[in-house]
Amino acid sequence: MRIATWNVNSINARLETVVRWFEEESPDVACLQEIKCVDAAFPAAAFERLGYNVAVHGQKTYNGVALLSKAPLEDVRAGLPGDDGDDHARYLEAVVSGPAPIRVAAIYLPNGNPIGTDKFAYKLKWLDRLHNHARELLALEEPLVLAGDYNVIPEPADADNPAGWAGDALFQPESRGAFRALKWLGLTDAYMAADGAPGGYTFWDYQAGAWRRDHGIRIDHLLLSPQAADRLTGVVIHRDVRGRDKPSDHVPVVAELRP
DNA sequence: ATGGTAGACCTTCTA
Repeated sequence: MRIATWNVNSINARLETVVRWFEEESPDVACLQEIKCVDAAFPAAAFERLGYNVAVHGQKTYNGVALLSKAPLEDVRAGLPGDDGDDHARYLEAVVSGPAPIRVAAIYLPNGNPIGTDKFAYKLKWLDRLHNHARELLALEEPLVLAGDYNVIPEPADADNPAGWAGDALFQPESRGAFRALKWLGLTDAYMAADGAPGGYTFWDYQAGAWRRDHGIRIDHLLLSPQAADRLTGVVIHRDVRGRDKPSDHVPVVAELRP
């Protein structure tokens, strides 16, 4: 079973690009972020045609996440618990049904820039809420995949130019520490477990020729419970997608799990 | 060099 995560930066602006990739790769499950539309504006039919079941947690203009799965989705839950006043659409969780059911969440973690503002405080609060929720999910002792745009650069090796990110919310000690704490709960970073090679970037800014110069960062992650990590056979970052026409600034990351 | 690009949108915010 292959599970993908991809921040598409507007599903409607990107539909042709995204559908083409789905036709080529045909992942079993996909977590999409930054769909940038309300539920009703999500182009569900384009994916249903390809055999996918669709769950959407959308929002006007900003954020928005979706889950696509060839197998039916059960126990769909929208929104990260822990703050009833949070109206951003950044979390969608469901169980992919089948002989070996697997719980999957699509995550779009707050960017948090600039540091020293309420935006950065919101990011850290969100990380803390994710920590609490992940702890509860891990207690179920089930196969679990928390996949998405974490907006966290875990280590210096995950950036082309770490010094250039020193003042950025994605590389603050608090952000990195919260990401480590999440892993210490018992979650495995699929890319590091399967490969770990430096330079496995997943995002290149649109500006200043970042792609051309390979000024990338690794911020799109799949975190696996022990029951999912036991089944991990590999991770592929679809880097070439960044060089196509009308690209997202992020590329798909795909984890393969044994049936 | 205080820039650069992209998307949704009421002319600015978010990334």
